[in-house]
Amino acid sequence: MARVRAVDRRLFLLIEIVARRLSREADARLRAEANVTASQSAVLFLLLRRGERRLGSIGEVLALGAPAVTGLINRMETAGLVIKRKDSSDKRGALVDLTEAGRRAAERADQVLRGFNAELDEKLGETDAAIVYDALTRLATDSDTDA
Amino acid sequence: MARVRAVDRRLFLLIEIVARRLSREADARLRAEANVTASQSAVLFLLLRRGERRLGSIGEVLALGAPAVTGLINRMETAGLVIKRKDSSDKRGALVDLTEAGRRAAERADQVLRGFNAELDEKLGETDAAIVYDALTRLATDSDTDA
DNA sequence: CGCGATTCATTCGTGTGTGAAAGACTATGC
DNA sequence: GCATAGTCTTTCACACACGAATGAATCGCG
Repeated sequence: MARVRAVDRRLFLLIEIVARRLSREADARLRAEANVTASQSAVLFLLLRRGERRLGSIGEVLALGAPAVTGLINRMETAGLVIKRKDSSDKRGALVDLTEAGRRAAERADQVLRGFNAELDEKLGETDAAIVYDALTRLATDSDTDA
Repeated sequence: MARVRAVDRRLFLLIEIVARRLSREADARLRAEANVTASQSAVLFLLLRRGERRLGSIGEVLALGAPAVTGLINRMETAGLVIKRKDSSDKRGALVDLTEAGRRAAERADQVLRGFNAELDEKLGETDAAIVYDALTRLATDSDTDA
């Protein structure tokens, strides 16, 4: 049950619903197998592949506002996943980097999400997955650069 | 700036980012032009087209857990958008329906989101929009019935 | 140099979501 | 008929997001 055709042919509402469902599932798996949340895992991946970054840079990549990043990083620091230090070249800013525990968590989380995304790709089929990925990327970037 | 290619070729993370961006934009427009939030608008549409419903039914359609629905409806009741009454045929449940103000808000919100979704469709193009809509619908329903 | 504008992060108040547990009611099986 | 199991909503504690306002540091222009 819980057919979704539901609300309307309105893309925005559908994306919200899908995002909630996927988030719930991914979050549950990540908590169980890597002991991190879905939001935290996004930060972990970013730091793992691109190294130490400022808070603002994290928010830019993940489309998060400044207060959201502050809170997220604080919780992650409490959990021992990252360390935050003052940027000595610009004392307004702070730099965030992985701890060793954070690095290990990032690698576990990577495995979990790799599996999850493989399942999604399979459900969509290769062609559709590519189109969806492209289309969403367009939606994410457009509203940005049109200013 | 704020290129999104960023995080990874991980569909799940991309959907999260897009959902956040779209939500932020839609929410701002809905607040400004219809004086409701994005979450509230989803409930308004559901009630407008399908009439009085139980809390659980709302949660099922919108993929929300029971506590989320309780909170959402309570805030909407405080705002005068809906009324809640005991279901006399099953006193565990409660029924929610639009007030007159709620109906008017739903219609204004409908205009706003109609425009917003038209913009999205345009950005995607007709073909891709249809594929994306289909693919997301599949993602939303699958994880449901596989139990 | 110095003062105003800008930028980066934080705090505040609020809305929205979660899972777990409790409470109220209904349904079922003996 | 009555205990037990199931269903529906609420409450609780928490995570996560937002906009607006604040504080701290830097930039940039005169």
